[in-house]
Amino acid sequence: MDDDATATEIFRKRLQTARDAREVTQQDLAKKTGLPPSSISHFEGGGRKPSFDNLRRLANALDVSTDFLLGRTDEIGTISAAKRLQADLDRLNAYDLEIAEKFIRVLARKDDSSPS
Amino acid sequence: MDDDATATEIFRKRLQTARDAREVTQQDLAKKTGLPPSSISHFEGGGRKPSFDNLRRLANALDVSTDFLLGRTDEIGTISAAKRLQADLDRLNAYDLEIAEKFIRVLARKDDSSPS
DNA sequence: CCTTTAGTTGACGAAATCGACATGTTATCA
DNA sequence: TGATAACATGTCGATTTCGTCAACTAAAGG
Repeated sequence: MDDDATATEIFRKRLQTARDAREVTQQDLAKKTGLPPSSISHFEGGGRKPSFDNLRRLANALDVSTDFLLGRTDEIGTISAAKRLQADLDRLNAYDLEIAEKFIRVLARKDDSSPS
Repeated sequence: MDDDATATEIFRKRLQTARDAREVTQQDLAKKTGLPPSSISHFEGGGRKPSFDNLRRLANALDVSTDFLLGRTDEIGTISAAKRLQADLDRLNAYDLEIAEKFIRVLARKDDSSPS
C-alpha cells in the first residue's frame, strides 16, 4: 500500500493542478523557482521527481504545501487561513475552543446558503 | 533569502526533533521506512538530503507533515484544532473569515489572562 | 571483561536528478 | 503563410543520492 510508483503519478497531477490554480505558465513557474522551463515540463510530463531543494522551491513559488504536492493531503490551501488561526486556536481552553468551532460552523453554513 | 544551505540544516534538526517526539531510535525509524539505519544517520548527521520518495517515507513513518520536515511550518502536531476546522474555514467568505479571526483572537487573549 | 545496542563515519558503484540545450508539436494570431 | 508562445521530448555530462557494507565510538548490563 502507498506505492512509490503511483506517488510520482500523483505528484505530476498535483503540480499541474497547483500551477493551474495559480494561473501561471510553465515559463512563469520556471522564473519564480529559478529552474529551467524544461525541468517543469519534465516534472509534469516525464518521470522526473524533484529533489529536496526543488520541491521546496516549487511549493514556495506556488504557495502550496509540500504535503499537497506529495499527495499526503488533499487540500491545496492548507497554509493560508488555518495557519493564521493556528497560533490563536492553540491558546484556547477546551471550552472556548468548542465555542469557536460552533461559531465558525454557523458562519460556514450561512455562507453556503448565500455566498459572497 | 531562504537559502538552500540552511534548508538542509533545518531538515537535520527537524528530523531529529520528530524522531525524538515519537520516541523511536534510528533503527526503529529505519525499519518503519524500509531504509538502512546508516541512511537515517546520514540524514541527521551528514549532509545528505532525502529524495522525493524517502521524504515521503520519513513523513509517513513519523506521522509529521513534510512541510514540518522541510521547515515550511513550525508545527509538528499534524492534528490540531485548525486542521479540524479547515473544512469549515474554507467555506467562509473573506468578510466572515475576518470576523472569525477576530473572535478567536479575543477568546485567546481572555484565556491567556485567565487560563483554564 | 564481554556482549549488546545505538549511533557515526567513510567508501563503493549504481541509479537518478541536475542544468543546459536542441528539436518537435500544437495552437493562436496577424 | 509566417511568427510567436506554450509545452513536450530527448540527450549530454555533472552532480547527488541511492543502498550496501565495513569499521569504528560510546554507553549500558551481566
